[in-house]
Amino acid sequence: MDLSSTGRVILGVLAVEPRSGYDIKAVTDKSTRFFWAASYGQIYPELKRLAEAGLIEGSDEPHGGRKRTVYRITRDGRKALAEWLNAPEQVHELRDEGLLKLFFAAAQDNDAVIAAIREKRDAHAAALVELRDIEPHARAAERVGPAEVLGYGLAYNEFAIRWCEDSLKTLNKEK
Amino acid sequence: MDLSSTGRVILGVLAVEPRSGYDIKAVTDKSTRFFWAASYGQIYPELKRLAEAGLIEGSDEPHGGRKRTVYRITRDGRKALAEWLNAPEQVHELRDEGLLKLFFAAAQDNDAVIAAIREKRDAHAAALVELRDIEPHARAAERVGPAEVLGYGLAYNEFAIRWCEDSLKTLNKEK
DNA sequence: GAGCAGATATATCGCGCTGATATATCTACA
DNA sequence: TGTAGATATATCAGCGCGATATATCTGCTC
Repeated sequence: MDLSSTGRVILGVLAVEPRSGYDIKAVTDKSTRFFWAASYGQIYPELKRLAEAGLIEGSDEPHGGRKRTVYRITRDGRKALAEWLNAPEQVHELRDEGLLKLFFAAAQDNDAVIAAIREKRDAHAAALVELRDIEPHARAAERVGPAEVLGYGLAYNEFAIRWCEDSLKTLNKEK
Repeated sequence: MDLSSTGRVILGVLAVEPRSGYDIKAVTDKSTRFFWAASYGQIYPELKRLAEAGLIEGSDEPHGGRKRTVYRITRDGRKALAEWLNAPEQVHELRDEGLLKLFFAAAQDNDAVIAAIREKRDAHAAALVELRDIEPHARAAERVGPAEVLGYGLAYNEFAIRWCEDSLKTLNKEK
């Protein structure tokens, strides 16, 4: 069974505890969003696909008069999740508009380069604030994964800010 | 005029010199690919859209008997490019499967966490080798942007490798 | 108890993007 | 002469994203 990227996120979330589609979206928005986002448009169709493949099971658990389908992972689902975790390949994709601007800014003028780096620095600083906001939340989870990943996020943004500031210093000297 | 992400890459490339669609793909595969990829499936339709909007102009320049359309940027195109470069927003998206694995691995067992970090380290090491391969190529371009961006790529992967190794040390101690 | 904001829950749509594949011609070299 | 590989364009299925639509429920205020 080939898992789509959203499928992997869903299985990973459901491996901890059963959830509804809405719930999955809420959880990922507060956690994996920073390195792997999921949207409703993909979550609901994927839940149906995973259920059809037997990797998860849905059960109707209405809350009052509001209908609600809660999904839980099956034994096959855990197997598929473990298979993915043990597979060696890794996608690493960076979509960094700041770098793109920096790359092309030079064709314009030097000021554009400096502006691009300043913007990039500010964007990382904003990300840092966001991550620090969710820090208590991640530390509360006893599992080691989320805390490690948050630590990486903090370190990464701090690195990027430092790089931007060093770059700006160098560019100012050259002037 | 709203530029799509591929549109921006195309305009940025054409701002340096006129190129064919195939050519644009070849250039981006050796440069922006690391932080903003483009594929044929998007390049060719986008070239037509940009030409229709008057931001670029295509001219038939067959090479022997093989037909070929070379595009060059127009004055309006340069304006649109400058507008984007001066706009403050920045998309910053990270799709890091290594982090995703790390995040979920903890639900399995500690060995899976260590395996995930090791894999991540190796992936960054491989990226580093690739970047060092294109280093002479980037330094040759006199423009400052590409060299800066390459420098960032090198520093970023070095940072990530260091982080992975520090993490592994900590996890081993806890054992 | 009326009214309303906001949370819960699911569904859907257009558009863009990816990766792969198809087609064709040209060049270089054995 | 053959063929591998570069040049060049086009196309397609499937997936992903962001936004929006619909509906119900909860909690709060006046």
